Amino acid sequence: MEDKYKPQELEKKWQKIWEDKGIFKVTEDAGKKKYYLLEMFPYPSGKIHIGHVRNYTIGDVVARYKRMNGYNVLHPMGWDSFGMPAENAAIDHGIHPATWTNENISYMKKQLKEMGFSYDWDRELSTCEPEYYRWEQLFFLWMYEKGLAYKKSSIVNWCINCQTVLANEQVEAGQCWRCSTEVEEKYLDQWFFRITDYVEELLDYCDKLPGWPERVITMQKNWIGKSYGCDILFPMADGNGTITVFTTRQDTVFGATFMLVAAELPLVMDLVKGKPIEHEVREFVEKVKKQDKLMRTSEYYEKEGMFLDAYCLNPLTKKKMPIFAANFVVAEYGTGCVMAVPAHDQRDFEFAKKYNLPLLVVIQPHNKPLNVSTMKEAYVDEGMLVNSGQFNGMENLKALDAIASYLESIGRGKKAIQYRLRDWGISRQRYWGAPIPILYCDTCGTVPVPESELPVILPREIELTGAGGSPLAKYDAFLKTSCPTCGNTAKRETDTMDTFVESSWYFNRFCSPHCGEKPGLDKQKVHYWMPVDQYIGGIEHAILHLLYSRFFTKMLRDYGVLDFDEPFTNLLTQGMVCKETARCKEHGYLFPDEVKDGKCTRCQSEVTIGKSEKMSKSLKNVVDPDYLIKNYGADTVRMFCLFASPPEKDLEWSDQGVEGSFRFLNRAWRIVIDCLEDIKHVTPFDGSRDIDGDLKNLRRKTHQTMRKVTRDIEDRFHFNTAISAVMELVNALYLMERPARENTTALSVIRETIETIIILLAPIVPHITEELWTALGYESNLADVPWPSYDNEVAAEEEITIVIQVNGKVRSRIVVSADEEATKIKDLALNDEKIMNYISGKKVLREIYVPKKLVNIVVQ
RNA sequence: GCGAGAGUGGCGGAAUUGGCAGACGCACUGGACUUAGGAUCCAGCCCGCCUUUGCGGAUAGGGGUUCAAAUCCCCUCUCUCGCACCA
Repeated sequence: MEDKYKPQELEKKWQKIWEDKGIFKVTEDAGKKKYYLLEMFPYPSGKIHIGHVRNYTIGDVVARYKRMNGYNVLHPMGWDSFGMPAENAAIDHGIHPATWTNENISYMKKQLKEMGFSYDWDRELSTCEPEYYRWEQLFFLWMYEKGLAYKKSSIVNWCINCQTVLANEQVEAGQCWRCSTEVEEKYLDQWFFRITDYVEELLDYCDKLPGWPERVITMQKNWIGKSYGCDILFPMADGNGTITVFTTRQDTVFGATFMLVAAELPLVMDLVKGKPIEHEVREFVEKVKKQDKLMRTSEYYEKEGMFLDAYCLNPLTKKKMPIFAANFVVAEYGTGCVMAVPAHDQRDFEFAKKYNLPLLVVIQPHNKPLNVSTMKEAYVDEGMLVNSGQFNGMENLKALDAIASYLESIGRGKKAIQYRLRDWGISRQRYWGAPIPILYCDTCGTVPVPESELPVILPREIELTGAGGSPLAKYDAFLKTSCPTCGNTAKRETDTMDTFVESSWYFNRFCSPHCGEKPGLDKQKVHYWMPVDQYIGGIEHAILHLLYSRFFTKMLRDYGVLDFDEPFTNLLTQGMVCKETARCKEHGYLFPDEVKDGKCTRCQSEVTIGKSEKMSKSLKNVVDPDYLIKNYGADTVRMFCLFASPPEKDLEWSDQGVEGSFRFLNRAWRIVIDCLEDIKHVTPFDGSRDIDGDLKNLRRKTHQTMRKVTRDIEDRFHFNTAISAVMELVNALYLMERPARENTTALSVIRETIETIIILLAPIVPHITEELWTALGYESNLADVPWPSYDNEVAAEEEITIVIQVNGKVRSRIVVSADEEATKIKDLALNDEKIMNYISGKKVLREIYVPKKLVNIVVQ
């Protein structure tokens, strides 16, 4: 047994033992309770970053904790390996995406192994492999057959110079990130998944996920955005057709004085066709399309519009309403047309003022009557209807239903429900993604690839330039094929699928990762393991990934593949890892190792330390896990990640904090080594003999620590307070006087404390604890040692401190026996020397006693 | 902008249900040990006043509810995440 703690040596040793013994491999075991713990799998971007380390450490602690509690734990890891960065690396450095990706995977796998995570590596999967995506292509075919996958025209960011589609993150200030050309919008025919078919169930089940954080549920509900309202038909003034709008404010329909149409809607150009203003309107539309969508719908953005030389009629007032194209109307929501009620909607108000359009008040507030000529802003609150025909005098909220019914009765509208959620666009005009299994035949049209021909394999031999549209479209060996129906020549679909598709079902695949039978998921195995008992990942995935996964689960359930409704029973969303930034005048942001003694190592100029921000490559405020493992060992890194803050909050990185964690492990190591000779031959105290004084106190503290750590992990994953509690116990042990060698009772109490410290720390720092465990003479894997159960009686305090307040201010404290009666405590409080000074000569109005906590005496 | 969160000493954080604000750690200060200390052990450590006992203030800022508020309510400010082609 080494006297000095040498993490690098012992961590390697234990990692090898775990791997050789295969102790983290699992199979279905009907006799054991299962626990499926899953962390969001990473995109193999090159190296593991601290955010991953934090995420996977949290998961590993829970996995190991559950295992020690007797569960059959599934804890897999894999790679979300399709995606844009691989394609960018290929364009920038000439490396094939597959090569780049696989090299990253092998490096990151090595890093994860060095962290000592308890993964069953036999279940590793990589989504860019045909064995994985072939099943996704099968699901696509099923969905196509049922109309859940369909094609429609939609807008993409288009760089005219690169002749390629740009992701939102490739657009910087309205320009292409590669060539700085102004980005345009372009319509393309694209594939969609009909997630809106499941919108009601997705919404309903939000309330059936008690294990999810409330804020994630709220965000999902808001994203779905169900609103109750009314579709209203506005006939064109010239009698040619109608414009339909969706509104939740049909109570204001009498106040609608003009009509707004989203500028990019085809209706706009239809209305002005052949009119003198056609050219001008076209220019306006092109301009709006170039405006940033987020910006132009914001409250403060200049509202712009253009009269289309057309009118429709208000269905209730019969008044003529001029029709405008506008930049602030969202084309994708509702019908893309909005009835403008300038008196009661701020955006419409601003628009009306700018273009001199009439206002009509239809809701009067109860306190102050509105006057159109003096209104400075729209009145958006409640009130009584006026200027609204037979509805005058009604409260506006009560009129909602009445007006909807009336519109329905005269055939001018009907009650409607609108969702904000749109169908999921999955087409990507990129190479590094799963091919969509569709063919286009001149005679037969759109033809699905027959199941027997799956997978449609992504070809390797391809040149990537970043320009000229989809690389697959230029590669004839892939593109040209024959139609399975008629045998004529056909072209393959060259769009690939959004990478969110892979991550929407990978958790099922982990249950039977090598299953080669249709549909790639072994029903019995999936039934045993799914749903995921605890899912852990970054808060940044609160909406899209989680919503898509929920949708995919329900969809696969309806095809009979799955037998549950929701994939993730419990969800933990962890916060970001942040660190202060450093920059110098000459070189901009600096990596931590480019700063020495407050100076830039390259130019010796003064370094400015900025505020703490999310770690990112661009800000260079990153720390290298390799460096940390090499210098401190994985256990220290794990410990710091857990100790620095609770998982759901952002973590502030601190190099000194890492030192502190390292020091604690050394301290724990030393106390065990120091006691080792003495306690080697005693058994842990079992309570069969009487103890008192310091020994009794130590044992109480030991059991209190078991209770605290168990609750902190079990109830709320607060590892930081769990670690604090163990630190306190270690401190208490240091302060104990070392008993004589023959005092076996005392030594056995100390042994109980030391074993407790080791076991409680085992899920957190698995290597050092395994080493110490064997030093105590044990042989079995610490990973399978049962979690300790505490004795509440031993943990119970004998005496408690009662705080005495006068008028809410603490004035004294008394120590009483834990079971002292309330009346006696109140009596002691009133007769306390210090308290009497405060209350003498005053009238005692009330006495409040909070059991076992405090007495508050209210005096006048 | 919209939606969702967060804000506590010099720093990270604790206070689980409205009940002693500051556990634990870092940094700092002092002491012990030592050839040495950037090791270790022990102690001090929110701010102000009184050299003690003590008194007052303090949980982003302002207001409110309550015997009692870091915690609940309202307003303001700052920061973080998401906003549909980053994953």
